[in-house]
Amino acid sequence: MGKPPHTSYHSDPRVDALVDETIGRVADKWTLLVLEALEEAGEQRFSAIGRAVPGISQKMLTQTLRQMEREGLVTRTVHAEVPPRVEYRLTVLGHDLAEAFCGVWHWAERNIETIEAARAAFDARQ
Amino acid sequence: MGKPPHTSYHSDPRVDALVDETIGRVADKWTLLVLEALEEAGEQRFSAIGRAVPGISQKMLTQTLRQMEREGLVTRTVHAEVPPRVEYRLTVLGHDLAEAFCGVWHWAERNIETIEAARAAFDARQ
DNA sequence: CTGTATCCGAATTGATACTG
DNA sequence: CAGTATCAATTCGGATACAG
Repeated sequence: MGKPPHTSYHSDPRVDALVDETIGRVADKWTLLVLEALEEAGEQRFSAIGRAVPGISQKMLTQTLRQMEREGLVTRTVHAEVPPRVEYRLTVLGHDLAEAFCGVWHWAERNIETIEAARAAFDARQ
Repeated sequence: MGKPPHTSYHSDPRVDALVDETIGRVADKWTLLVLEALEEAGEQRFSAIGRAVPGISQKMLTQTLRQMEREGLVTRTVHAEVPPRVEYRLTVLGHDLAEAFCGVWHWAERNIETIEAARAAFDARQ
């Protein structure tokens, strides 16, 4: 395992492992949703992102944003005001990732009914 | 939240929720790796997939394949032989998803060094 | 070979309370 | 406002044993 066949111009297993690891860190639910929120609305502050991602807890939002910052997907800007204002913005890297994920979104949107039907059929069979 | 701006031809929040939920189920680590293994090598039996995804336990492989079958991503064919042979194959839906994820793989491959650098810089700063 | 069932520790997550 | 700290609950995942 390691890469789609049409993807690989190299075949260093260590690079494959890194790629898999990176995807593992980046492809979790909350990261995807935050990425989407930022892609959609541009630079935004902490609470606005929280509102844009219903269901996320404050803890998960903080944790996800820190992780994204660490991966280089977002920048974090603290404005020295009272009350504090912290703004998050996608980096070019983050924006590129959002675009890459677009394909997955399209897939989900296009196939939502097929998937629901498959699920219903499977459940009926069991 | 709900969709990238360039994606949405509708804006039914219930559809958005469904899409997000679907992505949540489909974007987990093992599903991605199994998807990749099947995309790369075509129809394969249980144990071959296990070998193609190093690190996965039998339990997780079974569980992941069941879930993928439920979502309509793979078909499961049992051959009435002794010993039993069970083959898994991507559906069109599954294949399309694999293609959609290709973009993410490309992104990770292209940017692996940028990401590593970002991480190192972040860690040095803390 | 391809599973299912069970146990158990580890890791995630949510809720709540508190702080600069 | 934008977090941090903590605890409880759930979930995840590996190991093992067993079955068709």
